[in-house]
Amino acid sequence: MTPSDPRTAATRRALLDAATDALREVGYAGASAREIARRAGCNQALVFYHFDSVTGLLLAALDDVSERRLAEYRDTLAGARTLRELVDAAERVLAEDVDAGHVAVLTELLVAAASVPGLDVEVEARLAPWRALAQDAVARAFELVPLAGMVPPEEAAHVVVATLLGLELLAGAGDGLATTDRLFDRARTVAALLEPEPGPSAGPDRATEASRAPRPRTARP
Amino acid sequence: MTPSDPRTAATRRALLDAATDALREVGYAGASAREIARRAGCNQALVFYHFDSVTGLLLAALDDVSERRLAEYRDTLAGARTLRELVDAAERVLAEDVDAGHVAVLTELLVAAASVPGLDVEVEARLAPWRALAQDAVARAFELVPLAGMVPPEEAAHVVVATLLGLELLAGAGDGLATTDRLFDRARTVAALLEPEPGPSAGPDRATEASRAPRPRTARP
DNA sequence: CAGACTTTTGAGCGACCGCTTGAAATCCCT
DNA sequence: AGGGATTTCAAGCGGTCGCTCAAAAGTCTG
Repeated sequence: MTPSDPRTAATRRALLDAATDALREVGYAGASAREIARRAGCNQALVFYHFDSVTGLLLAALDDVSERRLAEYRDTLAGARTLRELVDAAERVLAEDVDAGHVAVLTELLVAAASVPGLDVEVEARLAPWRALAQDAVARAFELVPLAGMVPPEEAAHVVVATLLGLELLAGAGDGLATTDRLFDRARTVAALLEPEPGPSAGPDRATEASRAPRPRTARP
Repeated sequence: MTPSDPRTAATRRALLDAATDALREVGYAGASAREIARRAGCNQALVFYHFDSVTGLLLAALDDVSERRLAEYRDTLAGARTLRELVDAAERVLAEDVDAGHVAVLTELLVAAASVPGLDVEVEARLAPWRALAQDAVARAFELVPLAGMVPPEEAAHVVVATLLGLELLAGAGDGLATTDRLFDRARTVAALLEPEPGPSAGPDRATEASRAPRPRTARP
């Protein structure tokens, strides 16, 4: 065979897809070279021939997923001209990735990076563009909010929360306990967007409160 | 030796502590019987003699941690009479557990439960009392908030966010992507507590806005 | 001290791991 | 068709895994 043989590329692709599926379905610990090769329908030695190591294959799968999705995310977010468009577009693209298992690959590697020596720096480097994208999405949301006076506050919160969820997913794994302050800051931001221009001393106004931000009714005897 | 020999109990305790440490320091994948026994300073066969299996030891370690802490959490939360007390007590106890690595044990098992067949139901059963405790804490916070008119809104948010963080930690691992709606609901709750009685149509009041909930200034050309 | 009982130990079994190797299979080029 | 480069494969190496087992070592009862 030759490097330009389409069957060679097909093998690499089969291994990448099998690695993605394995990572999603049986986790990092279960994604062994033999298991991935079995799913790809080829010999396990090909993992090492094409990707040097199992870790190399898994990181290549992460690269593959990233490259296929980053551009679409960027276009989708940049193209939004209203908050409604941003909400819809972000949720649509995110839903695609959840269905395709891309997010599972990411989280699986994030979890593994926390305990596999040396893997953390590799994963960190590959997360940088995602972090930048998420920051851009937040900035874009903040840019659109003042222009969207006709959008209900719930919509504004929805997009911000959805963005924060992605940001949290990408940034938070492994050090959840250190994020109290960060989460607090974000909660205030969400609140600011829910109530963009509240009264200064804010006297009671129970007539409208219930329909806007109902207080939970958790019973406690 | 005999069952009442204090040295037998010491062995069990050493194994439990070693399992906790290993789970925290080298993760689930690294917490093998040989590794735990090495840390405990005994033979690896004792893991199986005393706990039947490695998984059994790890779950026993979780039980051990839970039983040692649940009572203290319950007393601490139930004893709080003001929001300030609830904030301080919750943070103090949580900080203890973080230092002791109890939270790491929990999250490590939660992560493992997502990919180790059969482990999920075992972990789930052991999480039930923690979930109930977290729900109680939320209910207690909501109960105290209306009584705490003199407490700054930041304090109210702080306790709620800290509680939500714990709730998220206990409930969220493994299905992060399914929590958009839940997170949204909670963000609205936090917002409601930050701004308990906002103005209805809320005309602009830029004099006070900046000092209360500053809008992020993320640059975007 | 002898025997019953529990705890601890070291050796070992089969299975799977990441990875290597040498040879076979396949394709391109002349 | 034949030579050379590349891709694929079966087999195997050293290692760790969970777990078992027979025997040693300890403690208690007679």
